[in-house]
Amino acid sequence: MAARVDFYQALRGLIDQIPQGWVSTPIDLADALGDRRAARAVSEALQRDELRDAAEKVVKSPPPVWKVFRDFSTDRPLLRLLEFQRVMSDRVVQEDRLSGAELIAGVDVAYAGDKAYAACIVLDDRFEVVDSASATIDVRFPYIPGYLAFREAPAVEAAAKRVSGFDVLLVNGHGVAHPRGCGLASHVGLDLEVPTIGVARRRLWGAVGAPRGDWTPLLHGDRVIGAKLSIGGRHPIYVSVGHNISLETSIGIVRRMVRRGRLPEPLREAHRAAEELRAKLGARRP
DNA sequence: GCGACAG
DNA sequence: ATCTTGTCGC
Repeated sequence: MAARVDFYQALRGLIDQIPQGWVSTPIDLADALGDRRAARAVSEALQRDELRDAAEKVVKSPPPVWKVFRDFSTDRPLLRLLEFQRVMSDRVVQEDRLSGAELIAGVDVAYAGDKAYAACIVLDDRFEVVDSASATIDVRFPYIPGYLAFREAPAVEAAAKRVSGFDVLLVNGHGVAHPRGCGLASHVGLDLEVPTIGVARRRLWGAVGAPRGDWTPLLHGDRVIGAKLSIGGRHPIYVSVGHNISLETSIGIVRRMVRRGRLPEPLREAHRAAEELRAKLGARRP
């Protein structure tokens, strides 16, 4: 069930189809990949050394007289990933299936070129670090809104698998508050079969509703898909169910774990550890 | 033309 | 996310 796409290789395969004397555009290439929203990622990918030569066949706004190639032969990989997320979302459990809430883990990733450095930190109910682990992974997929999991989940999962255990895993990103109901947090929860909570600093999906006491619902129609929380006067954060937990419990755990900053401690610790890892192992530029 | 789009 | 100096404010 591993859905994996080498974005740059797929892009190379499309550009190589452009006939001599013709060009294409980032938007047309993104459409051929399966999702127009990847247009920006396509443009950025053309700056890479491996696609430097192919870049000349791609033009943002071709003069009207130029021949623009659109008849690509493609299996639309991004559309496949999108459909994969829809299938996965049906398996997400938004009810409490926790063994406890004492050990709260947080995982985050730092990047240096195509290298992803992930760190997972486990804190106990006294905020003491009881375990930690890390992983370094090669990444061949750019950031595309809605497809973060296909870039970040491998690193996140590798690090999370290396700690001895936890009751709940906090993930930097959304859970079900996602266009297909399966953001990074849900994706990871399903893959590892562990309770996860999505915590993000910015909104991706859903409308901010009317405040309900100390929290504000994130709505998709009538459905509450997440919560916007402003804890202790801090800038708001967005919390949503990842997997095997309820939104109420998720909100309670996040509130309890927020101490010194905007994000809950496990995520702050993981963020710091990931950057430290990159500085130690990476320290080089792309 | 303007707005929207996790990390 | 990453690239980056100094600067404004609690």
